[in-house]
Amino acid sequence: MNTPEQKTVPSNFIRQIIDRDLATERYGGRVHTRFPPEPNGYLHIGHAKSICLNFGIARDYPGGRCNLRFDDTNPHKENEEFVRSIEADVRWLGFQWHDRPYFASDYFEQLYGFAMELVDKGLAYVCELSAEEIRGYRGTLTEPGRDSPYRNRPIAENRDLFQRMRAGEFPDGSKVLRAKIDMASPNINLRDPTLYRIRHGVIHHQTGAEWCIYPMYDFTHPLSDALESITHSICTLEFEDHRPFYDWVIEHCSVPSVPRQYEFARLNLQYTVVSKRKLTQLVEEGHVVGWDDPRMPTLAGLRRRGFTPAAIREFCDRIGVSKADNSVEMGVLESCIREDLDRTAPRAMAVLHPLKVVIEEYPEEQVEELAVANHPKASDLGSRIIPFCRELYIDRSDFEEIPPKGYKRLIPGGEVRLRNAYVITCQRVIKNEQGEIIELRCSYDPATLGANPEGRKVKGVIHWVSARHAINADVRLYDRLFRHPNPDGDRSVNSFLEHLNPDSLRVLSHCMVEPSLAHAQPGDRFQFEREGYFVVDLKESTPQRMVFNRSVTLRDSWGR
RNA sequence: UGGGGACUCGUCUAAUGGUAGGACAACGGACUCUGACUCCGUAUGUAGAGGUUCGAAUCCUCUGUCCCCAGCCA
Repeated sequence: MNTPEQKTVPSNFIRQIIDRDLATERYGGRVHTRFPPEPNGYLHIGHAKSICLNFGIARDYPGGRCNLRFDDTNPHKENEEFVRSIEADVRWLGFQWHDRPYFASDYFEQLYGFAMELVDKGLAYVCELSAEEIRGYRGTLTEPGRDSPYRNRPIAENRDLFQRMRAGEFPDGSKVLRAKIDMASPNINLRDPTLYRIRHGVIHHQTGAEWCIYPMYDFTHPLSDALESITHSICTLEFEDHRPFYDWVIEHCSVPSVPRQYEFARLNLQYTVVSKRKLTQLVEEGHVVGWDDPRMPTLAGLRRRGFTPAAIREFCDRIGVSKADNSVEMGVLESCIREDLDRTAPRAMAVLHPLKVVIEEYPEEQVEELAVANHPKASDLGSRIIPFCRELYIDRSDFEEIPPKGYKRLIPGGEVRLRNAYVITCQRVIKNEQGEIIELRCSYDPATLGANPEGRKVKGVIHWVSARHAINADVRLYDRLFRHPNPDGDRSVNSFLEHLNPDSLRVLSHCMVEPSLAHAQPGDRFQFEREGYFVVDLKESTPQRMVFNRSVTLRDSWGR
């Protein structure tokens, strides 16, 4: 087994900023990040990039910390199931958060206090414009907005109204609290952004029915960061425009620390979508069978697909972190899981499209028990017994009556090595009335078990199972979920759903796997030799009916 | 046509005024009882035009292209 030498995590522009801050003692040597998911869906591979960045920094810097903080300010879309799945996925990925899970909702009382502070400073006001009116007053990208008629209310009146908003005196949508900044700002986020809205009758998963007003993200986030003494608040590029408001909040509220926001480019992965909204749509409309469908780029889906946490971490290291829009090829992810599983997965033989082979002169009653290594390089993975007898199955694609040029497998009258067993020669092809090949009659060379035949080279090696001993199992072959490299970026089409790949799942139910697999447990990973890496399905495999999911094919330089 | 960002091999990403490097992909070869793994080798890039400099991916000017922003979502 090749020992993985100490890998250094590649640096990036954010780590360089931290290095500088450390050198200048900006935060007294502290490095404290946070990962702030909204619990309104499952984590996906894009979140993994953020997790590896934030938790990775905490892991690599002396005294570094990273909080897991749920950004739970919109109870309408959030729930406890999502909270639990997010915690489980972060742990599964191999990271530990500092202290305990945090919730923005823990700070609702303090947030209310900060809002009142802004009111008292004349920097926030209660606005009674409707949502549509606010939009109208906001202006456009190229025209300045106009002041709300409620903008210059006396402070005492704002105080009173905001208190009564909290007390539940006003219906949803009737009033909001807004920051008083600049309706003519070229940055739309500074045109008196909303701080609080009224939401009656929703049960918040953490705070229950305690509140009927909820703070907005832009107000909540900088304050939560400050309250947790976060030093580097790392988010994605679309929040770059919000940073002036982030800094405004920090400047005008009496916060205990001064965090800074930095932005990096979110991950785009080809042939899939990495947007919670679209993933939610795939689940809710039934285009996949749940958040953990093995075709989904969610961590739960990748886990069921057989991906390892190490492979996903390696992927995040390889793609790096920058501010440039990117579109990462699937090949990078595939390479990571192949590299990990090649090293760690025991080998087994499984025939996906069985074709019967009878070794004619092999004794009818004889069964040989062949001892076979579980891994060609990692001897610590041990060995197993494989039964060999007169009737076998090989894969249909490993026999061709009219072989293409360069074909190395079995052909009429030709020889091939049965992996870990004998060299056989195809003597006869048996067909049914439709002319389909249903069986091969072969001879074998008894001198070729563990030895090469004399005087000739057998180039082809194919896998097989004993027809008498093999287990019938389901195998699920997964392919890319979309046929277009950038399904949600194609404007020539009405919906990204039009690019869905109808062949993203193929279920094979006649597969024959070697008997040693009978005791494999859900989540166990194998390389089915010459086919790919497979995992026993976590949810639907039973001892009576085993289900294997293909994680990824083997690299194939021949192209079947 | 407001504001904020970004442009380096096919893709991702380094180089922070001093030899444009790595990874994935591709291609060629070696090895092989997995057409895998491994090993060796090859090709491919600084968006464009000017300028500063002994020297520019890097600094300056202009141009172009792409992304984001007008939620009481995050």
